[in-house]
Amino acid sequence: MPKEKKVKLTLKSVAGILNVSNATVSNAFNRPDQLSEKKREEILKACKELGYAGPNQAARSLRKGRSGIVGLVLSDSPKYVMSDPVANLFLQGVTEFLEQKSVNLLLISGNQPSLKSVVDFVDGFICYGAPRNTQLIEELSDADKRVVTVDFNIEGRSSVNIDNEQAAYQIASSVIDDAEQTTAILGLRLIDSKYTCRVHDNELIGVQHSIAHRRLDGYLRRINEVGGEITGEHIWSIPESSHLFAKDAAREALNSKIRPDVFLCMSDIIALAAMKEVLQMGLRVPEDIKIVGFDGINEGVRFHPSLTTVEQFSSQKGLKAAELFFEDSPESNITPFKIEIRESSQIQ
Amino acid sequence: MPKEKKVKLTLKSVAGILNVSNATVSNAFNRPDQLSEKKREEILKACKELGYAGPNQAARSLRKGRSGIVGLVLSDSPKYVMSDPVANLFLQGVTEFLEQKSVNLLLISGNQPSLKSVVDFVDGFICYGAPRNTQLIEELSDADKRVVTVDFNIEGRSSVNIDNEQAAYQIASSVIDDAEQTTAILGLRLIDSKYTCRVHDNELIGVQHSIAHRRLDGYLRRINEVGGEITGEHIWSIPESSHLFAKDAAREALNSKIRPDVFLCMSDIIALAAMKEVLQMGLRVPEDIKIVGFDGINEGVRFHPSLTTVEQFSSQKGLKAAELFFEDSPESNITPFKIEIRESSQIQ
DNA sequence: CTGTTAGCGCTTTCAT
DNA sequence: ATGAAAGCGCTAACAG
Repeated sequence: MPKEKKVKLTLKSVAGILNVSNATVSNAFNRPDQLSEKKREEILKACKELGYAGPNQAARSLRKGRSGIVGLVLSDSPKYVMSDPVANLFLQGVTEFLEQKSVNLLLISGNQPSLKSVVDFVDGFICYGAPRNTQLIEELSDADKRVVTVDFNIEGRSSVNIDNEQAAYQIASSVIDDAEQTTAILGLRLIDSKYTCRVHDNELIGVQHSIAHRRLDGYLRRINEVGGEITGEHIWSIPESSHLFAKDAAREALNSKIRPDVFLCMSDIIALAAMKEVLQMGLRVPEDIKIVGFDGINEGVRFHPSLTTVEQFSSQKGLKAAELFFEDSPESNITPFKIEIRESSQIQ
Repeated sequence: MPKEKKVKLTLKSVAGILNVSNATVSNAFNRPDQLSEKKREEILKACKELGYAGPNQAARSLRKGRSGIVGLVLSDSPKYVMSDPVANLFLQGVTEFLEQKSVNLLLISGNQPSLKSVVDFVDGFICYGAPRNTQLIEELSDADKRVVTVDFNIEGRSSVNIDNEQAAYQIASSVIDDAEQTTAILGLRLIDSKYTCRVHDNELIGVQHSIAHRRLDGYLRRINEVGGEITGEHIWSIPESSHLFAKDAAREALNSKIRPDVFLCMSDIIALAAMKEVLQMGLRVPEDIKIVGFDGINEGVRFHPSLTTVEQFSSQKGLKAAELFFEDSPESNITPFKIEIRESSQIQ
């Protein structure tokens, strides 16, 4: 009867049974060079028979200070992030790289009150987007661990970004060439509101951490360049990239006394929501209104009319972030983007 | 200068500095009832000033045997699973529940060679779909941890399933009512092949663990019921739920001497891929060929013609799985499904 | 209510 | 090449 699990199997107990010291068993598993090939085989075989699968990883990690787990800090709740196609692609990139490194991923909500509950379990963090709870940024900044940020920066840490200002400038340039055009900007979390609203003269939030403001800068640069004008009345702040919130903004814009003829949208989700509103009102895209998005999600290609956008190769960003995680010294990486001109902005 | 981090901050060192025993510091953080309110406040305040954020969680977990982390074992690589809309919804459900419980999720690939590297870090496992590496099933079965399986079963463990046989029977019943109909079944991993191929007379795999075989049973029950016939020549095995593999099967089926007029598909992804092939060949759905899927993904609603399918409420399954994880005794849960009749099967 | 102490299971010098 | 022993940082039982 091999079902004789009286004593708990630990390195020590196993060593006792085999009549060797625990260091020897440990070495058999971790440092083949420290003992004879023969003895090692013997021990490993005996362990297998006993049903001892190897050193307890939690204890080992306590001792060595490394766990083989990396924490992925999300900008928001995992539920929300997973449902977002762009974030999803990013995650795919990260996991692809990590799986190949045999490293596991611990998901961490950006709403979590603190990283304390997880920090001791992980070898470091990859952080996708500035976490909603900004206290986490402090913790990340102070932590004595490896950190890679994506779509925002922390001084002295590795980061992965696209050039948001330049991308926004270029996509805006593809639809704006005339001071007389009326532009509406459907922005993402430009001000600290839980609801969709116009920016007016309100204070912009988190300017230092925010890709949204870099994109806004790019849009405005183009508008200024052609001698156009835009005020806070034509800039909306949408609290999250969702159809629901976006359509409110689009509707407000479309019902303005001076109807916009260009929509610059800070995500494809927003752009598609806006497009639906426009079409539903019986207006034509791009003849009446030109619409451009940001991100490059698949749905934008399939939609009719297809969506002009900034393709930002999210899964590449994920790959890169994971790669930087294993780099020895901090490095700021700028990943490429590509302007995709499609039907929503181009009159045939 | 508060930047005097000479000594490493641990429970012990902090206790030393504060001139109390380490048990007292530990109690201040973990068991408020064990010391006076006043002393507790004092200690907590002093810790904050010192920059000691609280007990090391890794050490604590080693000692207590609980970490506040649950492992999510995926059926396949995280990359693949994330890209699947059904799995994605499931993950959303799981994470929603866990976040509210302040528990973190560790992602574990179903291709991983063993759970050994993670088992000591987690309080247990939720397992979504039979992992591709079947050795993991053994480990899950033997592990001295809480386990919840989804879409498959392990004896003595909690599980969440829909009634696949019944769902398949019902959806088949909605399109099959005549012995003369020619049915093609586009199945998911029915045999152990890396490529799309007909089942012929080959041995079916993993019958005991597989939802695919339960669905097949349901389809066949209906076909028999109306006096119809089907052989392995009209049953395909597709290695994963992807457009790429699915279209091969659809094409083979459509080019058969006797062209099917019903496609029973084991996922919506497969069904949509098949539908595209059918339409591309100039055939009409549902007039020439009726197509039904399985899962209930959003794309199926938006597609034209919209897809008849089994809605299986994936995110509810995720919620339920997470809920069962915290239950004291094992429980087999059968979650509801709903047959959604849409355009792809119904002649107006 | 507070302090002492023995581990949780392991790795790693340092001797032998 | 192998063994003894000191801790990684913490918690819980026990004694005071």
